[in-house]
Amino acid sequence: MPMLKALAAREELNEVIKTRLEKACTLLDAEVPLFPNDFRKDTDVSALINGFADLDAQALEAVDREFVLAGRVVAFRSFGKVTFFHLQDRTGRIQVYAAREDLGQEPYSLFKKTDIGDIVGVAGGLFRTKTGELTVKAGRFRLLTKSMRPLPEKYHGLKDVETRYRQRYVDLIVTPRTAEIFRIRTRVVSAMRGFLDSKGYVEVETPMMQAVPGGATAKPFETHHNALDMKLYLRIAPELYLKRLLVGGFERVYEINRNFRNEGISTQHNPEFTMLEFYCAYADYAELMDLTEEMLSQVAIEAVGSTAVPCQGRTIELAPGTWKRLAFFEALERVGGVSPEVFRDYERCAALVKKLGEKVLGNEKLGKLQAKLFDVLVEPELVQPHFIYHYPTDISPLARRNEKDPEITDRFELFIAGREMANAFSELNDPVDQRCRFEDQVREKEAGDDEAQFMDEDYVRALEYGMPPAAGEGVGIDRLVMLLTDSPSIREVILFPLLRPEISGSGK
RNA sequence: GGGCCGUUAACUCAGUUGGUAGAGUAUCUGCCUUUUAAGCAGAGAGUCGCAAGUUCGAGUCUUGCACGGCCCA
Repeated sequence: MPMLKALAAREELNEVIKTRLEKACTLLDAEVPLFPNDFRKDTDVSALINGFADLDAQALEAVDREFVLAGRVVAFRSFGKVTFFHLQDRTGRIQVYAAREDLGQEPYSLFKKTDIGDIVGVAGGLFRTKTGELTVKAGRFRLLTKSMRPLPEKYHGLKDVETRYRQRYVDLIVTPRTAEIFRIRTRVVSAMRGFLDSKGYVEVETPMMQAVPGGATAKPFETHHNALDMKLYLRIAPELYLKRLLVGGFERVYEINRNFRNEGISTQHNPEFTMLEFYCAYADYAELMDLTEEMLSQVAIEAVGSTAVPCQGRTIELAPGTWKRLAFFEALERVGGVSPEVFRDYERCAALVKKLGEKVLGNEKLGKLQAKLFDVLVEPELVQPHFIYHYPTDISPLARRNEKDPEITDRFELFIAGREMANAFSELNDPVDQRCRFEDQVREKEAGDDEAQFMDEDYVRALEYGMPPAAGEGVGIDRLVMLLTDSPSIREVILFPLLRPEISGSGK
Protein backbone atom coordinates (compact mmCIF):
# COMPACT_ATOMS: atom_id res chain seq x y z
CA MET A 1 0.00 0.00 0.00
CA PRO A 2 2.71 2.59 0.80
CA MET A 3 4.44 1.27 -2.30
CA LEU A 4 1.32 1.90 -4.36
CA LYS A 5 1.07 5.44 -3.05
CA ALA A 6 4.72 6.11 -3.80
CA LEU A 7 4.21 4.75 -7.30
CA ALA A 8 1.14 6.91 -7.87
CA ALA A 9 3.12 9.98 -6.85
CA ARG A 10 5.81 9.45 -9.50
CA GLU A 11 5.77 12.43 -11.83
CA GLU A 12 7.11 10.76 -14.95
CA LEU A 13 4.23 8.30 -15.19
CA ASN A 14 1.66 8.57 -17.95
CA GLU A 15 -1.35 10.54 -16.78
CA VAL A 16 -3.82 7.70 -17.29
CA ILE A 17 -1.71 5.17 -15.38
CA LYS A 18 -1.24 7.71 -12.62
CA THR A 19 -4.96 8.34 -12.17
CA ARG A 20 -5.55 4.60 -12.08
CA LEU A 21 -2.96 4.12 -9.36
CA GLU A 22 -4.52 6.99 -7.42
CA LYS A 23 -7.91 5.37 -7.83
CA ALA A 24 -6.46 2.11 -6.56
CA CYS A 25 -5.22 3.94 -3.47
CA THR A 26 -8.70 5.35 -2.88
CA LEU A 27 -10.19 1.85 -3.13
CA LEU A 28 -7.66 0.46 -0.64
CA ASP A 29 -8.51 3.30 1.75
CA ALA A 30 -12.14 2.17 1.52
CA GLU A 31 -10.96 -1.40 2.28
CA VAL A 32 -11.75 -2.71 -1.18
CA PRO A 33 -9.12 -5.33 -2.05
CA LEU A 34 -7.61 -4.82 -5.52
CA PHE A 35 -6.76 -8.46 -6.26
CA PRO A 36 -9.03 -10.78 -4.25
CA ASN A 37 -9.24 -14.46 -5.19
CA ASP A 38 -12.34 -15.68 -3.43
CA PHE A 39 -14.99 -14.97 -6.04
CA ARG A 40 -16.41 -17.94 -7.96
CA LYS A 41 -18.62 -17.74 -11.04
CA ASP A 42 -21.34 -20.26 -11.77
CA THR A 43 -21.85 -19.68 -15.49
CA ASP A 44 -20.36 -18.20 -18.65
CA VAL A 45 -21.53 -15.50 -21.03
CA SER A 46 -22.21 -17.98 -23.82
CA ALA A 47 -24.40 -20.08 -21.53
CA LEU A 48 -26.62 -17.06 -20.91
CA ILE A 49 -26.74 -16.10 -24.57
CA ASN A 50 -27.42 -19.64 -25.75
CA GLY A 51 -29.97 -20.24 -23.03
CA PHE A 52 -31.91 -16.99 -23.08
CA ALA A 53 -31.34 -15.08 -26.31
CA ASP A 54 -34.69 -16.25 -27.67
CA LEU A 55 -36.80 -15.29 -24.65
CA ASP A 56 -38.77 -12.06 -24.80
CA ALA A 57 -38.86 -9.52 -21.97
CA GLN A 58 -41.79 -11.18 -20.20
CA ALA A 59 -40.34 -14.66 -20.39
CA LEU A 60 -37.03 -13.40 -19.01
CA GLU A 61 -38.85 -11.76 -16.10
CA ALA A 62 -40.24 -15.17 -15.23
CA VAL A 63 -36.81 -16.85 -15.14
CA ASP A 64 -36.23 -15.33 -11.68
CA ARG A 65 -32.72 -16.69 -11.15
CA GLU A 66 -29.41 -15.19 -10.18
CA PHE A 67 -26.37 -15.82 -12.36
CA VAL A 68 -22.81 -15.27 -11.21
CA LEU A 69 -20.37 -14.10 -13.88
CA ALA A 70 -16.83 -12.83 -14.02
CA GLY A 71 -14.79 -11.20 -16.75
CA ARG A 72 -13.15 -8.08 -18.06
CA VAL A 73 -14.95 -4.75 -18.42
CA VAL A 74 -14.55 -3.77 -22.09
CA ALA A 75 -17.00 -0.85 -22.42
CA PHE A 76 -18.50 1.51 -19.86
CA ARG A 77 -21.39 3.96 -20.27
CA SER A 78 -22.50 5.85 -17.20
CA PHE A 79 -25.62 7.99 -16.74
CA GLY A 80 -25.09 9.06 -13.19
CA LYS A 81 -27.32 6.85 -11.09
CA VAL A 82 -27.30 4.08 -13.68
CA THR A 83 -24.49 2.50 -15.67
CA PHE A 84 -24.23 0.05 -18.55
CA PHE A 85 -21.05 -1.87 -19.22
CA HIS A 86 -19.96 -4.88 -21.25
CA LEU A 87 -18.36 -7.86 -19.59
CA GLN A 88 -16.12 -10.15 -21.63
CA ASP A 89 -15.16 -13.66 -20.62
CA ARG A 90 -13.57 -16.52 -22.55
CA THR A 91 -16.88 -17.28 -24.25
CA GLY A 92 -18.08 -13.83 -25.34
CA ARG A 93 -19.44 -10.55 -24.07
CA ILE A 94 -22.70 -9.48 -22.49
CA GLN A 95 -24.13 -6.19 -21.26
CA VAL A 96 -24.50 -5.56 -17.53
CA TYR A 97 -26.78 -2.94 -15.97
CA ALA A 98 -25.75 -1.50 -12.61
CA ALA A 99 -28.00 0.95 -10.76
CA ARG A 100 -27.50 2.83 -7.51
CA GLU A 101 -31.02 1.80 -6.60
CA ASP A 102 -30.04 -1.91 -6.75
CA LEU A 103 -26.47 -1.85 -5.43
CA GLY A 104 -26.93 0.75 -2.70
CA GLN A 105 -25.41 4.21 -2.34
CA GLU A 106 -21.98 3.26 -1.00
CA PRO A 107 -21.30 0.16 -3.17
CA TYR A 108 -22.45 2.06 -6.25
CA SER A 109 -20.04 4.92 -5.66
CA LEU A 110 -17.19 2.39 -5.28
CA PHE A 111 -18.44 0.58 -8.40
CA LYS A 112 -18.14 3.86 -10.32
CA LYS A 113 -14.39 3.75 -9.76
CA THR A 114 -14.33 0.82 -12.21
CA ASP A 115 -12.11 1.35 -15.21
CA ILE A 116 -12.29 -0.25 -18.64
CA GLY A 117 -9.95 -3.21 -18.42
CA ASP A 118 -10.75 -4.12 -14.80
CA ILE A 119 -11.74 -7.71 -14.13
CA VAL A 120 -14.96 -7.87 -12.14
CA GLY A 121 -17.53 -10.27 -10.77
CA VAL A 122 -21.25 -9.70 -11.04
CA ALA A 123 -24.34 -11.47 -9.76
CA GLY A 124 -27.88 -10.81 -10.93
CA GLY A 125 -30.90 -11.74 -12.97
CA LEU A 126 -31.57 -11.25 -16.66
CA PHE A 127 -33.75 -8.70 -18.40
CA ARG A 128 -34.14 -7.08 -21.77
CA THR A 129 -33.48 -3.35 -22.27
CA LYS A 130 -35.68 -0.95 -24.23
CA THR A 131 -33.53 -1.60 -27.27
CA GLY A 132 -33.93 -5.33 -26.79
CA GLU A 133 -30.46 -6.33 -25.60
CA LEU A 134 -30.14 -9.26 -23.23
CA THR A 135 -28.66 -7.74 -20.07
CA VAL A 136 -27.60 -8.84 -16.60
CA LYS A 137 -29.08 -6.67 -13.85
CA ALA A 138 -26.33 -6.46 -11.26
CA GLY A 139 -27.53 -7.14 -7.70
CA ARG A 140 -23.95 -7.57 -6.45
CA PHE A 141 -20.68 -6.31 -7.83
CA ARG A 142 -17.08 -7.12 -6.92
CA LEU A 143 -13.74 -5.84 -8.18
CA LEU A 144 -11.52 -8.87 -8.89
CA THR A 145 -8.46 -7.34 -10.55
CA LYS A 146 -7.57 -3.68 -10.86
CA SER A 147 -6.14 -2.83 -14.27
CA MET A 148 -3.40 -0.21 -14.27
CA ARG A 149 -3.10 0.34 -18.02
CA PRO A 150 -5.64 1.68 -20.51
CA LEU A 151 -6.82 -0.65 -23.29
CA PRO A 152 -6.67 0.45 -26.95
CA GLU A 153 -9.43 2.48 -28.49
CA LYS A 154 -12.85 0.80 -28.51
CA TYR A 155 -13.76 1.38 -32.15
CA HIS A 156 -10.56 0.95 -34.18
CA GLY A 157 -8.98 -1.46 -31.72
CA LEU A 158 -5.32 -2.35 -31.90
CA LYS A 159 -4.03 -1.92 -35.46
CA ASP A 160 -0.29 -1.58 -35.05
CA VAL A 161 1.00 -5.05 -35.99
CA GLU A 162 4.20 -4.70 -34.01
CA THR A 163 2.28 -4.00 -30.82
CA ARG A 164 -0.17 -6.80 -31.67
CA TYR A 165 2.71 -9.31 -31.79
CA ARG A 166 4.79 -7.92 -28.93
CA GLN A 167 1.82 -7.50 -26.58
CA ARG A 168 -0.28 -10.42 -27.77
CA TYR A 169 -2.10 -10.37 -24.42
CA VAL A 170 -3.60 -7.01 -25.39
CA ASP A 171 -4.36 -8.17 -28.93
CA LEU A 172 -6.21 -11.19 -27.51
CA ILE A 173 -8.33 -8.95 -25.27
CA VAL A 174 -9.38 -6.45 -27.93
CA THR A 175 -9.27 -8.37 -31.24
CA PRO A 176 -11.87 -11.16 -31.23
CA ARG A 177 -10.51 -12.57 -34.50
CA THR A 178 -7.09 -13.12 -32.93
CA ALA A 179 -8.53 -15.22 -30.14
CA GLU A 180 -10.60 -17.11 -32.71
CA ILE A 181 -7.58 -17.90 -34.90
CA PHE A 182 -5.77 -19.50 -31.97
CA ARG A 183 -8.83 -21.52 -31.02
CA ILE A 184 -8.96 -22.78 -34.60
CA ARG A 185 -5.28 -23.64 -34.35
CA THR A 186 -5.95 -25.72 -31.26
CA ARG A 187 -8.80 -27.52 -33.02
CA VAL A 188 -6.58 -28.25 -36.04
CA VAL A 189 -4.01 -29.96 -33.84
CA SER A 190 -6.52 -31.93 -31.83
CA ALA A 191 -8.39 -33.00 -34.98
CA MET A 192 -5.12 -34.34 -36.37
CA ARG A 193 -4.40 -36.22 -33.19
CA GLY A 194 -7.87 -37.70 -33.23
CA PHE A 195 -7.53 -38.76 -36.86
CA LEU A 196 -4.12 -40.38 -36.47
CA ASP A 197 -4.98 -42.01 -33.14
CA SER A 198 -8.04 -43.58 -34.75
CA LYS A 199 -5.81 -45.10 -37.44
CA GLY A 200 -3.57 -46.75 -34.87
CA TYR A 201 -0.75 -44.22 -34.95
CA VAL A 202 1.19 -43.73 -31.72
CA GLU A 203 2.17 -40.22 -30.66
CA VAL A 204 5.74 -39.91 -29.44
CA GLU A 205 8.18 -37.22 -28.37
CA THR A 206 11.69 -37.39 -29.72
CA PRO A 207 14.69 -35.19 -28.87
CA MET A 208 14.59 -31.51 -29.71
CA MET A 209 18.20 -31.17 -28.60
CA GLN A 210 20.35 -33.35 -30.79
CA ALA A 211 24.08 -33.99 -31.02
CA VAL A 212 23.66 -34.72 -34.74
CA PRO A 213 20.89 -32.68 -36.40
CA GLY A 214 19.34 -34.38 -39.40
CA GLY A 215 16.25 -35.18 -41.41
CA ALA A 216 16.18 -31.98 -43.45
CA THR A 217 18.34 -29.63 -45.45
CA ALA A 218 18.59 -26.59 -43.19
CA LYS A 219 20.91 -24.59 -40.98
CA PRO A 220 20.52 -25.54 -37.31
CA PHE A 221 20.71 -23.46 -34.13
CA GLU A 222 23.62 -24.39 -31.90
CA THR A 223 23.72 -24.54 -28.14
CA HIS A 224 25.87 -26.01 -25.42
CA HIS A 225 25.28 -28.37 -22.53
CA ASN A 226 27.40 -27.33 -19.57
CA ALA A 227 27.46 -30.49 -17.43
CA LEU A 228 28.28 -32.76 -20.35
CA ASP A 229 30.38 -30.02 -21.96
CA MET A 230 29.00 -30.85 -25.37
CA LYS A 231 27.73 -29.02 -28.40
CA LEU A 232 24.06 -29.58 -29.10
CA TYR A 233 21.79 -28.52 -31.93
CA LEU A 234 18.11 -27.68 -31.83
CA ARG A 235 16.46 -30.12 -34.16
CA ILE A 236 15.61 -29.21 -37.73
CA ALA A 237 13.34 -32.27 -38.06
CA PRO A 238 12.33 -35.31 -36.00
CA GLU A 239 12.56 -37.61 -39.04
CA LEU A 240 15.58 -39.76 -38.20
CA TYR A 241 14.33 -40.47 -34.67
CA LEU A 242 10.85 -41.38 -35.86
CA LYS A 243 12.32 -43.83 -38.35
CA ARG A 244 14.44 -45.37 -35.57
CA LEU A 245 11.08 -46.09 -33.96
CA LEU A 246 9.95 -47.91 -37.12
CA VAL A 247 13.06 -50.07 -36.68
CA GLY A 248 11.96 -50.56 -33.08
CA GLY A 249 8.64 -51.97 -34.23
CA PHE A 250 6.20 -49.08 -33.73
CA GLU A 251 4.97 -49.33 -37.36
CA ARG A 252 2.81 -46.22 -37.08
CA VAL A 253 4.17 -43.17 -35.26
CA TYR A 254 3.70 -39.44 -35.31
CA GLU A 255 4.94 -36.35 -33.58
CA ILE A 256 3.50 -32.84 -33.54
CA ASN A 257 6.09 -30.43 -32.28
CA ARG A 258 8.51 -27.62 -32.93
CA ASN A 259 11.38 -27.57 -35.40
CA PHE A 260 14.03 -24.87 -35.45
CA ARG A 261 15.80 -23.55 -38.51
CA ASN A 262 18.40 -20.81 -38.40
CA GLU A 263 17.15 -18.99 -41.47
CA GLY A 264 15.48 -15.76 -42.51
CA ILE A 265 12.11 -14.54 -41.27
CA SER A 266 9.28 -13.80 -43.69
CA THR A 267 5.52 -14.00 -44.01
CA GLN A 268 6.02 -17.75 -44.61
CA HIS A 269 8.87 -18.49 -42.17
CA ASN A 270 9.37 -18.28 -38.42
CA PRO A 271 12.60 -19.71 -36.95
CA GLU A 272 10.57 -22.06 -34.79
CA PHE A 273 7.58 -23.66 -36.41
CA THR A 274 5.35 -26.64 -35.83
CA MET A 275 5.29 -29.76 -37.96
CA LEU A 276 3.34 -32.94 -37.96
CA GLU A 277 5.52 -35.84 -39.05
CA PHE A 278 4.09 -39.31 -39.36
CA TYR A 279 5.43 -42.63 -40.60
CA CYS A 280 3.59 -45.71 -41.68
CA ALA A 281 5.27 -49.10 -42.21
CA TYR A 282 4.16 -51.26 -45.13
CA ALA A 283 2.81 -48.29 -47.06
CA ASP A 284 4.08 -46.16 -49.92
CA TYR A 285 3.81 -42.52 -50.96
CA ALA A 286 0.72 -43.12 -53.11
CA GLU A 287 -1.25 -44.42 -50.13
CA LEU A 288 -0.23 -41.33 -48.18
CA MET A 289 -1.89 -39.15 -50.82
CA ASP A 290 -5.21 -40.83 -50.04
CA LEU A 291 -4.59 -40.55 -46.31
CA THR A 292 -3.64 -36.86 -46.57
CA GLU A 293 -6.76 -36.02 -48.51
CA GLU A 294 -8.90 -37.77 -45.93
CA MET A 295 -7.08 -36.24 -42.97
CA LEU A 296 -6.98 -32.61 -44.10
CA SER A 297 -10.59 -32.53 -45.23
CA GLN A 298 -11.63 -33.95 -41.86
CA VAL A 299 -9.41 -31.45 -40.04
CA ALA A 300 -11.04 -28.61 -42.00
CA ILE A 301 -14.51 -29.75 -41.00
CA GLU A 302 -13.57 -30.09 -37.32
CA ALA A 303 -11.62 -26.82 -37.18
CA VAL A 304 -13.70 -24.44 -39.31
CA GLY A 305 -16.85 -26.43 -40.06
CA SER A 306 -16.46 -26.77 -43.82
CA THR A 307 -14.21 -28.07 -46.59
CA ALA A 308 -14.86 -24.92 -48.62
CA VAL A 309 -12.29 -22.47 -47.31
CA PRO A 310 -12.20 -18.77 -48.27
CA CYS A 311 -8.69 -17.68 -49.18
CA GLN A 312 -7.67 -14.22 -50.41
CA GLY A 313 -10.94 -13.71 -52.22
CA ARG A 314 -11.16 -17.21 -53.67
CA THR A 315 -12.66 -20.40 -52.34
CA ILE A 316 -10.51 -23.46 -51.89
CA GLU A 317 -12.30 -26.80 -51.92
CA LEU A 318 -10.81 -29.47 -49.68
CA ALA A 319 -13.55 -32.10 -50.10
CA PRO A 320 -12.05 -35.55 -50.75
CA GLY A 321 -12.13 -36.60 -54.39
CA THR A 322 -11.55 -33.09 -55.74
CA TRP A 323 -7.77 -33.04 -55.20
CA LYS A 324 -5.65 -33.08 -58.36
CA ARG A 325 -2.64 -35.32 -58.89
CA LEU A 326 0.08 -34.42 -61.37
CA ALA A 327 3.59 -35.72 -61.98
CA PHE A 328 6.36 -33.16 -61.51
CA PHE A 329 7.39 -32.98 -65.19
CA GLU A 330 3.79 -33.08 -66.32
CA ALA A 331 3.13 -30.04 -64.10
CA LEU A 332 6.17 -28.25 -65.47
CA GLU A 333 4.85 -28.78 -68.99
CA ARG A 334 1.11 -28.35 -68.56
CA VAL A 335 0.93 -25.76 -65.78
CA GLY A 336 4.29 -24.03 -66.21
CA GLY A 337 4.22 -24.10 -70.01
CA VAL A 338 7.80 -25.37 -70.25
CA SER A 339 8.40 -27.90 -73.03
CA PRO A 340 10.43 -31.07 -72.35
CA GLU A 341 12.97 -29.92 -74.95
CA VAL A 342 13.72 -27.02 -72.60
CA PHE A 343 13.59 -28.66 -69.17
CA ARG A 344 15.51 -31.77 -70.30
CA ASP A 345 18.34 -29.65 -71.69
CA TYR A 346 20.75 -28.20 -69.13
CA GLU A 347 21.71 -25.07 -71.11
CA ARG A 348 18.20 -24.15 -72.23
CA CYS A 349 16.90 -24.80 -68.73
CA ALA A 350 19.59 -22.56 -67.16
CA ALA A 351 18.83 -19.83 -69.68
CA LEU A 352 15.14 -19.88 -68.82
CA VAL A 353 15.87 -19.76 -65.07
CA LYS A 354 18.07 -16.69 -65.65
CA LYS A 355 15.41 -15.06 -67.80
CA LEU A 356 12.95 -15.44 -64.90
CA GLY A 357 15.31 -13.42 -62.75
CA GLU A 358 16.66 -16.29 -60.66
CA LYS A 359 20.32 -16.87 -59.89
CA VAL A 360 22.23 -19.59 -61.76
CA LEU A 361 25.61 -20.65 -60.40
CA GLY A 362 26.38 -23.04 -63.25
CA ASN A 363 27.46 -25.93 -61.05
CA GLU A 364 24.08 -26.99 -59.73
CA LYS A 365 22.44 -30.19 -60.82
CA LEU A 366 19.72 -30.15 -63.49
CA GLY A 367 17.10 -31.13 -60.90
CA LYS A 368 17.80 -27.97 -58.94
CA LEU A 369 17.20 -25.81 -62.03
CA GLN A 370 13.99 -27.69 -62.77
CA ALA A 371 12.90 -27.08 -59.18
CA LYS A 372 13.50 -23.35 -59.63
CA LEU A 373 11.33 -23.34 -62.75
CA PHE A 374 8.69 -25.18 -60.78
CA ASP A 375 8.84 -22.70 -57.88
CA VAL A 376 8.37 -19.71 -60.15
CA LEU A 377 6.07 -21.00 -62.88
CA VAL A 378 4.00 -23.76 -61.30
CA GLU A 379 3.75 -23.33 -57.52
CA PRO A 380 1.80 -20.02 -57.55
CA GLU A 381 -0.74 -21.55 -59.96
CA LEU A 382 -1.60 -24.45 -57.66
CA VAL A 383 -4.45 -22.80 -55.81
CA GLN A 384 -6.78 -25.77 -55.43
CA PRO A 385 -5.19 -28.80 -53.72
CA HIS A 386 -2.60 -30.49 -55.95
CA PHE A 387 -0.34 -33.45 -55.23
CA ILE A 388 2.81 -33.16 -57.32
CA TYR A 389 4.64 -36.49 -57.40
CA HIS A 390 7.82 -38.04 -58.83
CA TYR A 391 10.31 -35.34 -57.91
CA PRO A 392 13.79 -35.40 -59.51
CA THR A 393 16.22 -37.53 -57.49
CA ASP A 394 18.71 -34.63 -57.49
CA ILE A 395 16.59 -32.66 -55.06
CA SER A 396 15.25 -35.56 -52.97
CA PRO A 397 18.20 -37.01 -51.00
CA LEU A 398 16.06 -38.83 -48.45
CA ALA A 399 13.47 -40.34 -50.76
CA ARG A 400 13.38 -43.77 -52.30
CA ARG A 401 14.11 -43.97 -56.01
CA ASN A 402 11.35 -44.98 -58.37
CA GLU A 403 11.61 -48.67 -59.39
CA LYS A 404 11.26 -47.94 -63.10
CA ASP A 405 13.08 -44.63 -63.41
CA PRO A 406 16.03 -43.96 -61.08
CA GLU A 407 16.03 -40.25 -62.07
CA ILE A 408 12.84 -39.66 -60.13
CA THR A 409 11.75 -40.52 -56.60
CA ASP A 410 8.59 -41.89 -55.03
CA ARG A 411 7.90 -38.55 -53.42
CA PHE A 412 5.11 -35.97 -53.50
CA GLU A 413 4.50 -32.49 -52.25
CA LEU A 414 1.08 -31.07 -51.58
CA PHE A 415 0.32 -27.52 -52.72
CA ILE A 416 -2.69 -25.46 -51.70
CA ALA A 417 -3.20 -21.73 -52.24
CA GLY A 418 0.10 -21.57 -54.11
CA ARG A 419 2.04 -22.77 -51.06
CA GLU A 420 3.76 -26.00 -50.10
CA MET A 421 1.67 -27.68 -47.42
CA ALA A 422 3.18 -31.16 -47.09
CA ASN A 423 6.10 -33.26 -48.25
CA ALA A 424 6.07 -37.07 -48.30
CA PHE A 425 7.87 -40.03 -49.73
CA SER A 426 8.52 -43.71 -49.63
CA GLU A 427 11.44 -44.05 -47.26
CA LEU A 428 14.93 -45.17 -48.07
CA ASN A 429 15.65 -48.20 -45.88
CA ASP A 430 18.77 -49.58 -47.56
CA PRO A 431 21.57 -48.91 -45.04
CA VAL A 432 24.31 -49.10 -47.66
CA ASP A 433 22.65 -46.56 -49.96
CA GLN A 434 21.90 -44.37 -46.94
CA ARG A 435 25.56 -44.38 -45.86
CA CYS A 436 26.61 -43.33 -49.39
CA ARG A 437 24.11 -40.48 -49.40
CA PHE A 438 25.33 -39.24 -46.01
CA GLU A 439 28.90 -39.39 -47.29
CA ASP A 440 27.86 -37.25 -50.29
CA GLN A 441 26.34 -34.75 -47.88
CA VAL A 442 29.48 -34.67 -45.74
CA ARG A 443 31.55 -33.90 -48.84
CA GLU A 444 29.20 -31.02 -49.68
CA LYS A 445 29.44 -29.75 -46.12
CA GLU A 446 33.23 -29.83 -46.32
CA ALA A 447 32.96 -27.91 -49.58
CA GLY A 448 31.23 -25.13 -47.66
CA ASP A 449 27.49 -25.88 -47.86
CA ASP A 450 26.35 -25.26 -44.27
CA GLU A 451 22.90 -26.64 -45.04
CA ALA A 452 24.29 -30.03 -46.04
CA GLN A 453 23.59 -32.88 -43.66
CA PHE A 454 25.75 -34.58 -41.05
CA MET A 455 26.76 -38.25 -41.04
CA ASP A 456 24.56 -40.05 -38.53
CA GLU A 457 26.33 -43.33 -37.70
CA ASP A 458 23.72 -44.41 -35.20
CA TYR A 459 20.92 -43.93 -37.72
CA VAL A 460 22.77 -46.08 -40.28
CA ARG A 461 23.30 -48.71 -37.56
CA ALA A 462 19.55 -48.67 -36.89
CA LEU A 463 18.85 -49.25 -40.60
CA GLU A 464 21.31 -52.15 -40.55
CA TYR A 465 19.01 -53.90 -38.09
CA GLY A 466 16.26 -53.50 -40.70
CA MET A 467 13.60 -50.81 -41.06
CA PRO A 468 10.34 -52.06 -42.55
CA PRO A 469 9.42 -50.57 -45.92
CA ALA A 470 7.52 -47.40 -45.08
CA ALA A 471 6.29 -44.02 -46.16
CA GLY A 472 6.49 -40.81 -44.17
CA GLU A 473 5.11 -37.30 -44.39
CA GLY A 474 5.56 -33.87 -42.89
CA VAL A 475 2.74 -31.33 -42.71
CA GLY A 476 3.41 -27.70 -41.79
CA ILE A 477 0.88 -26.87 -39.09
CA ASP A 478 1.45 -23.12 -39.23
CA ARG A 479 0.82 -23.03 -42.97
CA LEU A 480 -2.24 -25.22 -42.65
CA VAL A 481 -3.66 -22.87 -40.01
CA MET A 482 -2.84 -19.91 -42.28
CA LEU A 483 -4.90 -21.59 -44.98
CA LEU A 484 -7.84 -22.41 -42.73
CA THR A 485 -7.94 -18.91 -41.20
CA ASP A 486 -7.13 -16.99 -44.42
CA SER A 487 -4.11 -15.42 -42.71
CA PRO A 488 -1.58 -13.78 -45.06
CA SER A 489 1.31 -13.99 -42.57
CA ILE A 490 2.65 -16.84 -40.44
CA ARG A 491 2.90 -14.38 -37.53
CA GLU A 492 -0.89 -14.20 -37.42
CA VAL A 493 -1.03 -17.88 -36.43
CA ILE A 494 1.90 -17.96 -33.96
CA LEU A 495 1.03 -16.58 -30.52
CA PHE A 496 4.43 -15.06 -29.88
CA PRO A 497 6.36 -14.77 -33.15
CA LEU A 498 10.07 -14.02 -32.91
CA LEU A 499 10.83 -10.27 -32.98
CA ARG A 500 13.93 -8.26 -32.30
CA PRO A 501 14.15 -7.12 -28.68
CA GLU A 502 12.11 -4.06 -27.85
CA ILE A 503 14.17 -0.91 -27.29
CA SER A 504 13.99 -0.19 -23.56
CA GLY A 505 12.23 3.03 -22.72
CA SER A 506 10.22 3.04 -25.93
CA GLY A 507 7.29 3.77 -23.66
CA LYS A 508 4.81 1.35 -25.18
C1' G B 1 21.49 -9.12 -47.64
C1' G B 2 18.77 -5.41 -51.37
C1' G B 3 14.52 -2.09 -52.64
C1' C B 4 10.14 0.56 -51.18
C1' C B 5 6.97 2.28 -47.13
C1' G B 6 6.01 3.46 -42.01
C1' U B 7 7.29 5.33 -36.76
C1' U B 8 3.39 12.28 -34.13
C1' A B 9 -0.79 11.81 -26.96
C1' A B 10 -2.46 5.37 -23.92
C1' C B 11 -5.23 3.89 -28.95
C1' U B 12 -6.73 5.35 -34.25
C1' C B 13 -4.97 9.09 -37.23
C1' A B 14 -4.32 14.55 -39.47
C1' G B 15 -0.24 18.01 -39.81
C1' U B 16 -0.10 22.67 -46.27
C1' U B 17 5.52 26.01 -49.06
C1' G B 18 10.29 24.84 -43.10
C1' G B 19 7.44 29.42 -38.78
C1' U B 20 7.40 26.29 -32.80
C1' A B 21 1.44 20.47 -32.04
C1' G B 22 -4.11 18.98 -33.88
C1' A B 23 -8.80 15.70 -34.01
C1' G B 24 -11.66 11.47 -32.37
C1' U B 25 -11.51 7.68 -28.66
C1' A B 26 -9.61 6.98 -23.73
C1' U B 27 -8.67 9.99 -19.06
C1' C B 28 -10.25 13.98 -15.42
C1' U B 29 -14.40 17.65 -13.64
C1' G B 30 -19.70 18.85 -13.94
C1' C B 31 -24.91 17.37 -15.66
C1' C B 32 -27.64 12.92 -16.76
C1' U B 33 -32.38 6.30 -14.47
C1' U B 34 -32.59 2.06 -20.69
C1' U B 35 -27.43 3.36 -23.26
C1' U B 36 -24.65 0.54 -26.78
C1' A B 37 -18.85 4.17 -31.35
C1' A B 38 -24.65 7.21 -25.41
C1' G B 39 -25.05 12.65 -25.11
C1' C B 40 -23.92 17.89 -23.53
C1' A B 41 -20.27 21.52 -21.31
C1' G B 42 -15.25 22.14 -19.81
C1' A B 43 -10.00 20.51 -18.71
C1' G B 44 -5.41 18.01 -18.74
C1' A B 45 -2.25 14.93 -21.58
C1' G B 46 3.46 14.96 -26.61
C1' U B 47 11.78 13.17 -25.61
C1' C B 48 6.93 14.31 -33.09
C1' G B 49 11.51 6.57 -33.08
C1' C B 50 17.09 8.00 -31.89
C1' A B 51 21.39 10.94 -33.36
C1' A B 52 23.85 14.36 -36.32
C1' G B 53 23.59 18.05 -40.27
C1' U B 54 21.45 22.32 -43.26
C1' U B 55 18.78 26.76 -41.52
C1' C B 56 17.50 32.74 -38.00
C1' G B 57 14.03 28.60 -37.28
C1' A B 58 13.05 21.31 -38.53
C1' G B 59 7.30 16.98 -37.01
C1' U B 60 8.38 18.83 -42.15
C1' C B 61 14.68 19.00 -45.82
C1' U B 62 19.60 15.77 -45.79
C1' U B 63 22.55 11.69 -43.73
C1' G B 64 23.26 7.69 -40.40
C1' C B 65 21.10 4.31 -36.96
C1' A B 66 16.96 1.47 -34.47
C1' C B 67 12.33 -1.09 -34.76
C1' G B 68 8.30 -2.70 -37.85
C1' G B 69 5.64 -3.81 -42.60
C1' C B 70 5.57 -5.30 -47.84
C1' C B 71 8.34 -7.13 -52.04
C1' C B 72 12.85 -9.48 -53.85
C1' A B 73 17.27 -12.80 -52.85
